[in-house]
Amino acid sequence: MKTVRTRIAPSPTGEDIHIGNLYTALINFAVAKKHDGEFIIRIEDTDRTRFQEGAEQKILRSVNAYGLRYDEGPDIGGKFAPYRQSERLPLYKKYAEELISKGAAYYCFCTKDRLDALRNEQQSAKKTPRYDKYCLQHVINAGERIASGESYVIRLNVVPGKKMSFNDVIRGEIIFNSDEVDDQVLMKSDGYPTYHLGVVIDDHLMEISHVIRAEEWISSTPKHVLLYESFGWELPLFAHLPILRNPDKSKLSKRKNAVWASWYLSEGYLREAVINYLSLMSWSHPEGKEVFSLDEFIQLFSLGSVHTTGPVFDIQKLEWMNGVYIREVLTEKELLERLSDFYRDDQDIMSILQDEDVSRRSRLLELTKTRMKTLKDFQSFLKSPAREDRYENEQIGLAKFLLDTLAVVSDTSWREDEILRVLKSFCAEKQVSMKIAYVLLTGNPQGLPLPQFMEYLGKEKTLERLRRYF
RNA sequence: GGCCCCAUCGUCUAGUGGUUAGGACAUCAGAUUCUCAUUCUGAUUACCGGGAUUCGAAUUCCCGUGGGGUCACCA
Repeated sequence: MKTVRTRIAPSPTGEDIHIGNLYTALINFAVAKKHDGEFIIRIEDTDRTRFQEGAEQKILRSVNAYGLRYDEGPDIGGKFAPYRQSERLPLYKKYAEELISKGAAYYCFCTKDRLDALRNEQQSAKKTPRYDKYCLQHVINAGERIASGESYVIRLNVVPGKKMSFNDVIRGEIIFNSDEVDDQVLMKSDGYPTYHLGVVIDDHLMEISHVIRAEEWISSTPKHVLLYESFGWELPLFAHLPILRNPDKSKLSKRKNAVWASWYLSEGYLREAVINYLSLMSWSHPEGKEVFSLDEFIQLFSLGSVHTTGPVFDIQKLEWMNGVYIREVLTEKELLERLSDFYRDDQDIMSILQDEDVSRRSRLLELTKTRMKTLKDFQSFLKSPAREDRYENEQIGLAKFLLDTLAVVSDTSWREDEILRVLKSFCAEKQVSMKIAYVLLTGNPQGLPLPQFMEYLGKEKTLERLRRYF
């Protein structure tokens, strides 16, 4: 049986890999790994105008950070290197010329002005803009014109009136008519291929068995099928995944959502939680489980069980899932590792995480982990409240009283049960609710359970917090 | 607009001719409790519409409607 080889083909035109592409990457990864196959990254950097310096590195870093290890790629090489399209230019030229010699493509010298005029004309006539094959019918001296330095492109020669179809693993047969396919530019005047040419040649050369990509590519698949046929190449399996949506159902976009994969990590989401959440987009566990590992997903997943409706990316549910991972899935050791990694540049937090009193640190983790949605929340429980310019007299009075009451507690009896007793008597005496004590000590009516937290802080630091009122 | 894809709670979904239409997130209420969380219990909320097939349709078919995608020398 043929080796299963899947790939993602991101373009370095943004800040990072888009979360929708990370989803596509996850599915490609899962399909490859399920069949002991290979998962590949190929960088499609053929658009020089939108090229972003450094984007490729960020994309690769993110894919790695999410644990989707690729077997071949631009940074690690592989048997079909190079994996960057800009380094494969002679290949595309050669194949484009092959198409021309077969009559499946032709040179086009039309200017942008003529193309624009043509398009405007067609649009005002309410027709779909399409190239009119002018150069196919009128150019007879292409060789001379090219030799004289004239700018040209190579276009796909679509024979009209042909009924065709391809089979989509997820959606079944998709039928189309060649009349609907434009004579797409294959080679641009700058010598770079367009996506359509590059993707077909590279997928074939790199022996990609499954082309798994987002739904937005369905309408250009006919062009690709035509190319495979012209070359006489065997078609890969096509699978078009649903597009992740904004809450308003439009295609997930950076205007309406956080779309860069690394953003979630930097906000304190765990890679497992994001991957787990993503795997629930358009797929469901046969037993209805919501929380499961990537390995389990790989085992259970199949392309045939992917849904066809575009799911809304719901960050609220992702948050919940991240909380589940923090409090239930990760071991204490793992949680500590993640926190240490997340706060590696924060001296204060790091010293807390590196507490030599292991049981003390352990208790803190226990207290915080049911209250964290993201790793970023951790610090919020530990911050000392800032001193405010104006405290109300009543507040100062209460703080003074609480300070005096607590000061009486001896160092040895500074334990949560004793502290709780003191706090309760404070509340009873001053006729205030416990929330007041929380505000006095943490600046927040919500937070870690006070007696435990005060024990953790120690008497001195606790009293210090109260002294800021004076 | 042409072409293509899609349609179960607000959201993610289970469901493949006969179910009180199930679960999860969110929301609300209650229990636990030193606040807040966690945990537990409960509640609210859905088959887009119309035809057809059938003894019987969320489920099959058709037509609407709605949403989405795509129509570049961008991917």
